[in-house]
Amino acid sequence: MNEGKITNKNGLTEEQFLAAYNADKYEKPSVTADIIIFTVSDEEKESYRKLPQKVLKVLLIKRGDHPYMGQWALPGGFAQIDESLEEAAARELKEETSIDDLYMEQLYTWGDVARDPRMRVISASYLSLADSKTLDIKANDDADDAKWFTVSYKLFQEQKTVTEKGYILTRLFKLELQNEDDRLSAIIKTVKAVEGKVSKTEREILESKGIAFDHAKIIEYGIERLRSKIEYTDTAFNLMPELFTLTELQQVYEVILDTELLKANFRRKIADMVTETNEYTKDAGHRPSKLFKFNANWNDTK
Amino acid sequence: MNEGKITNKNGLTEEQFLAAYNADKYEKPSVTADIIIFTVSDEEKESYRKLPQKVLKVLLIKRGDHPYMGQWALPGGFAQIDESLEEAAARELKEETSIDDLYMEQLYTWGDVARDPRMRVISASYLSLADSKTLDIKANDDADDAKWFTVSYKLFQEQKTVTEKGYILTRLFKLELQNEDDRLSAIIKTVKAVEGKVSKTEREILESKGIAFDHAKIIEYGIERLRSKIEYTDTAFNLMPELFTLTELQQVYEVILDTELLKANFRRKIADMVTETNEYTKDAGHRPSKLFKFNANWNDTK
DNA sequence: GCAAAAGTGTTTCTTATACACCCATGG
DNA sequence: CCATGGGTGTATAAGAAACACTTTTGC
Repeated sequence: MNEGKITNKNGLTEEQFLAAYNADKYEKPSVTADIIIFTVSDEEKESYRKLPQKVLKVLLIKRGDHPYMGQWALPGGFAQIDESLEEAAARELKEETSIDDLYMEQLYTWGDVARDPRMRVISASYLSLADSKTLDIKANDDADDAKWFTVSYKLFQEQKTVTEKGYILTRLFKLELQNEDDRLSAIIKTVKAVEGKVSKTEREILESKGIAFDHAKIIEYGIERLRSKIEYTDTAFNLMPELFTLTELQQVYEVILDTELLKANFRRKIADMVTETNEYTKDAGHRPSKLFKFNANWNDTK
Repeated sequence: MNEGKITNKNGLTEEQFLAAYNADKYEKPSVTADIIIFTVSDEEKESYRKLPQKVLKVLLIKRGDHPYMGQWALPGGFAQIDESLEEAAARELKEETSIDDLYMEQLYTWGDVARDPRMRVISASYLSLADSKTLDIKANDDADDAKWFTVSYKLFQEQKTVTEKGYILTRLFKLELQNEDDRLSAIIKTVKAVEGKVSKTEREILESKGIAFDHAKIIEYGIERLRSKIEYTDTAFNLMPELFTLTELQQVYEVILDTELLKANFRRKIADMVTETNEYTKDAGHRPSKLFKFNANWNDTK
């Protein structure tokens, strides 16, 4: 019957094997896709002259049911059996922001056993970036309970212990998320243990006020990823509108990296990632500035 | 009864909610942890004078059952319900190499729908590195059907199409995996589509000879990760034994990056990542060279 | 002696960093 | 006129890249 076909030790061909396969031999975990979406938007102007300050914001959803009822969580949900993880993430994102075509990259997959009190849940997290102007247009007015929170993320303690074959570096970060009504916070500990050649970094939530599950850790990881990518890639432009001034671009870099940059040097650094247009800002209370757009071909020469 | 406790819209407290929770409302995917383990080892010497050539190797397992029976796959397996993804990966790795304490980092989670003909399988992949001397000692002699394959990975076609708002960059890579008995190969296409600010990269297997599932894609991704990390971190030392010569270290960089490096410049670049010892090689057929070890504190000054 | 590799020095070019200066606008 | 930001130049330091040369061993 099975002439000419490869059979396994039970004498089954691939078709026969697949037809008989029992996919439920083992207990399976649930899988979710969670999305961190960041944007940078303007605070109120202090005077007619000053430029508005930029702040980094993250979108969170208020939980309407147990567990962590009333607390805030990253948008996300269970991956359906017939959609890829990317599709699940994009679907959840669209449900919350009603935007289709956002930048999105896989961040990390969180696989600890006790992440969720309901059951074993593995969460694939995605990092997404949007510019605030596009978000304004497609305002998610249905806004079940989705809100943007201003992000503050600071290192406040660092400790290094030297061991025989390496060292242990412990850092404490304070994450604060804030909007008009709520103020959430968390303390995250990262431990980098170097022993010989092998180094391991672990993250732990020491305190989490108002942030559901282990999402404080995911947000922390997302900020770190954003910081490192902005330095050597063009991701920052996903946070910019079509047209922008170089100072606006610089402010975005500054708010993400949490440092001040020198104007002249910054402009040289990003020079070939942008193209100038013939348009200018107006009514700014000071000299108008030229508007630029992203130059997708900037790394051609490199 | 439920005084003082938060209840949801059905009047349930968290305890009651969790007790009643049905974790099997939706069909769940299976989750595996797969590991790419790389090592760099010596080829035969050509003459008593010449140094042995270094080659990059990856560990694969011959599949003993359907699907892809007889083909080669990355070591890995289903994540148990009571172990984290890291634990699952480490367990699988130990089963194959009998080494405990290897460098391991999460690589990427593959979530496409049709990755496995048996059922929906999501695979969290991990990248691991080992030095060949340690591997030699703890030889995995039980060797069910685990074998090391020499890796060759080359770009052989590149095509750029400029569009209105960006470009499409298509690249074809040839991956070849080889040992004494088998010669596997795959062609992988990566498409980077830049449109406005948003860029997307997709990977596709055009041809896969002898490599099971989508594992050719995972290996390709692992090589890319290894290449980029070796340039700006100290991961390379995970491929080195305790003591090594600077030329050996340079060979490891060269085989991974697939380029030749200038000796003097290379030595300046890695100078503060290594510490010299008082030991030397001998009987080399040429001038003996000083042995170095990894300096875990190299980034202190930065 | 000589092949092969070990090991170091010099020159040049490119980037990064810090700082100083002038320009244009709206109230 | 002046606060505020727009925009550019210059000088110095640090780093990357290319090349040249000397030293040491085993056979």
